Amino acid sequence: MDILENDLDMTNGQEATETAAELKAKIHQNGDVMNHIDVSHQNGDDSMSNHASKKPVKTERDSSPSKQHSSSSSSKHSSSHSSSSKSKDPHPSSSSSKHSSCSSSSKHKDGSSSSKSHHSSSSSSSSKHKDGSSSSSSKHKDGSSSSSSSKHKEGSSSHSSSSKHKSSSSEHKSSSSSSDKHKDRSKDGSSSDKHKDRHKEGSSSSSDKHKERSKDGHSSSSDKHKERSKEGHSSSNDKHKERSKDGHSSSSDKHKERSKDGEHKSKSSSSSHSSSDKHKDKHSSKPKESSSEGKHKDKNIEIKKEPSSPTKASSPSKSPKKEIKSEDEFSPKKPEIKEEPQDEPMSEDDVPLSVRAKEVTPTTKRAAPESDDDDEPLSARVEKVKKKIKKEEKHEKSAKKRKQEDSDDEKPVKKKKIKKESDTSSPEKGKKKKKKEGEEGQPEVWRWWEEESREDGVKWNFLEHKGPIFAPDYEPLPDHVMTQAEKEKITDLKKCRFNEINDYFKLKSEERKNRSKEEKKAEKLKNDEIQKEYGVCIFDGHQEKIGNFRIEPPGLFRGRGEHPKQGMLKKRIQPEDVIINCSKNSKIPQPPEGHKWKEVRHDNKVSWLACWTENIQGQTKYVMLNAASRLKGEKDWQKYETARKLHKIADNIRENYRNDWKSKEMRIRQRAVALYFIDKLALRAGNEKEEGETADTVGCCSLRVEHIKLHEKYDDLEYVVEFDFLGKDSIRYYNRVPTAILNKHLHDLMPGLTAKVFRTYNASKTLQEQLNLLTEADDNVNAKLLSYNRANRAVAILCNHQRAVPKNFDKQMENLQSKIDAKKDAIKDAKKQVKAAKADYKATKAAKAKQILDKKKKMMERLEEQLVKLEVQATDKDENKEIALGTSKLNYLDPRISVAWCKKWEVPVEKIYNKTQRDKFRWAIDMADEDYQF
DNA sequence: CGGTTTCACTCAGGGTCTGTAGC
DNA sequence: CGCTACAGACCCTGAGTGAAACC
Repeated sequence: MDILENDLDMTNGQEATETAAELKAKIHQNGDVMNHIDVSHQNGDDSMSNHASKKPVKTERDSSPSKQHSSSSSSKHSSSHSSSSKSKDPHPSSSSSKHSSCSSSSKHKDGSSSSKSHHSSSSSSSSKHKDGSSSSSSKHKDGSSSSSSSKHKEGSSSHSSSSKHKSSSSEHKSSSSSSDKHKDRSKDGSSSDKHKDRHKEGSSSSSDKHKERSKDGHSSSSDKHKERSKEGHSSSNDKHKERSKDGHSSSSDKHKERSKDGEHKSKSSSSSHSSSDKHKDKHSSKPKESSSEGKHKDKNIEIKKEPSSPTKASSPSKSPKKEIKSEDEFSPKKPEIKEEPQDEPMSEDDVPLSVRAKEVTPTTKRAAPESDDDDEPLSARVEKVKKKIKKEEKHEKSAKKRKQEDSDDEKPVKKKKIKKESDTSSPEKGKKKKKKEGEEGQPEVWRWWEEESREDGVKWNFLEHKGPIFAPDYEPLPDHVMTQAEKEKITDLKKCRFNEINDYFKLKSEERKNRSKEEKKAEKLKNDEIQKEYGVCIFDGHQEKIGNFRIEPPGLFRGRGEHPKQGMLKKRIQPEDVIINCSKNSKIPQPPEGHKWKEVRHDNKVSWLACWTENIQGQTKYVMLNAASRLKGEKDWQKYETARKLHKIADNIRENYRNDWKSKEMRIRQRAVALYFIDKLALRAGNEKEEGETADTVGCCSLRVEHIKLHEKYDDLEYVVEFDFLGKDSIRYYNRVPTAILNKHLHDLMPGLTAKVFRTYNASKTLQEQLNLLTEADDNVNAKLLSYNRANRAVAILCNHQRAVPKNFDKQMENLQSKIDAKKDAIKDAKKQVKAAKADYKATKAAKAKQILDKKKKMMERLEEQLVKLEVQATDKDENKEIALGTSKLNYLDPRISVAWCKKWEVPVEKIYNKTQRDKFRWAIDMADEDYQF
């Protein structure tokens, strides 16, 4: 239903306004450039990245580079760079656009352009022009998206969205965008194509070749792409397009897209560029930073901060503190890093897994015990069994392990590694173990990181759970809202008006909101019961939370971006569709009455508890454990260890890929460029996707020509490569390098190394560097936290984690500003009082007067402190307008860096991680001391 | 053996819920 | 003390990655 509602709205929403025309106009101005291609590479690569720096980050870096492009890319270009670096940004934005769609576009563009706002238009736009043709504008996607997007928000919709963007003012933008979207929609079908088209156009020709790009040779697919691409391009447009994509995805729009683009852009725009710039810049910058830099340096990159900085500037006011600084070079980074003693542990990995192996088997048995009482809730049973099991386990394990190890073969299982490492790092731990317990009254903490790992591939020895919960039954609409008779008359949904349904659900939502306290409490109790019963499982003798124990309810599939399957009905999942996975000797979950499971299996080589296949894309959905579980924690730990290992060979890899840019074999050159992008711009690998089945997004290895523009000159910068693609992130150029090959190459360089490790590595490294640069010993906790957030922000920009501008962002900022103004007035007033008191004291020299004077002074100081705090808050909020810190914090930043920082500077960990995060990173909180360096 | 498909996860960000500060 | 607005926590599920399985 909800969905329906949304959809409906969307439609309505569609109104898009803006027009392509506007966009075009803008574009023109810019004029594209792009073409240029060739060229020079000379420059450094880094440049690309840099720009980015949208915000704060300072980037720098640089490098040289050059060549590569050429090679790779098609030739064409050559150089480039990216200003893009940011490209990322841009893209994202695009995406974001979705929602808002409209606005977005403009925004996007801006954004995209990025960076610099100004330009924004320009160049890109120009490119886009093509689009013009493309008209794309229509953007298809967008359109759709827009709509969708609209939906969501809609209501206000459009505006709202726009508003968001708004700021930017982009009003036009917004409008435009929206309009575009709409249009697109219309097109719709094509929409996606549209995007593409646009691209193409722009670049088109050349692009075509590229196209081939793709994987293979390119060619083939390319066409498709091409088409899409063609059109568009105009840069700005493109961006839009991208967004558009998003757009289409209406939903997506909402989510991501919006966030990204739209908002950003919008904001930026509105806020001005600055903000936008920031984003962009940031992005860009980061990448660079990370990337190569070190070496590179070559380039120069002007990039650096670039324009973006301004943005920051804005913020600055308040905050003052530091901006994100970048150091340039990566590599250089320094020695500090090197230290990492810890790393070593990893090495151990190599060590014989054997050790690890052991444990495995034994467990199973334990399970048995549990089985006992079925009726009791799992949690209860767990308690009983746990203790017992634990004891047994330990003994058994250790014993077994030893034995096994010896025998084992050893594969170098990662896990093992991890553990070992850990051990290394903290040998003593063992002892403490139990003591601690959970912070908040939780049962006890299972200090799994102090235990030995299991055998290779074995995920658990005993697993018992109650199975998933199914979606509540469908509640038909009441007769007065849509009647059966009406249903029979329907021949074309497009001719229907769903206002009544929409109103009905709004009403229902309102009713729900207005429930009495008692009702809410009762419902909460009920949910707690369910959580207790179905939300946990017994995992090797310990109670672990399940991440998603509710089967996804039926509804209309939205997808993100311009998803071709948008609007399809996601069917209700029945027990007959669900496969249960648990221990043979556990209490097998019972299917709802009258039903049976599709299958019950006992595979301890996988971590899922249940799975089913969804009907939209035929994908398997899994029920898995919560992020705080051992299973997830071990994997997380391992991930960061792999990233730290990369640090040890990063310089080598960078040197190698730079050398490879000169290879006679195109394949090698392409691979080198792809790697460079992954390293410097933190692009995702970009695996192949089935066309027509999903939204048209790309990553490093699936970039198409249309996604890149080369500028000999771009806003005072020479040889700029402008990446403009949809995709979650953005950027990049070439596509010919199949991921598999790239990963194989990486694997040869370091076991466990894949394209995504670079993202983790550069993200964590950036955090470490930024924290080292920004943190000042004399700062108070609030100031230190601002520094932390800025460091985190630098990473988010690098990874292109954008979000839609919060709905009430402007209002909230206004409120904050009025508080600041009020505080300033109060200070003014206080100053007067101090002055008067001073005069009084001077005249009377009375003790009382002195007392009053001191009191007034104190009051003034307090007010000034409060003012600073408010200003810092405003700065932080503003800088974070379109940036999502959560994703990087949760997935890319080695928690030990943050924990060590907290310990070193005496900042409570609670200020950095909430309870859920502390649970997830308990292993890191326990093992990292203040000296830990990534 | 190489390309393709499938499986199993990790990553993501919007939406909703919840607690709480401020009025 | 009750109400409202806000911010943060948590939920949900789509999207992307990469290794293993399959052909």
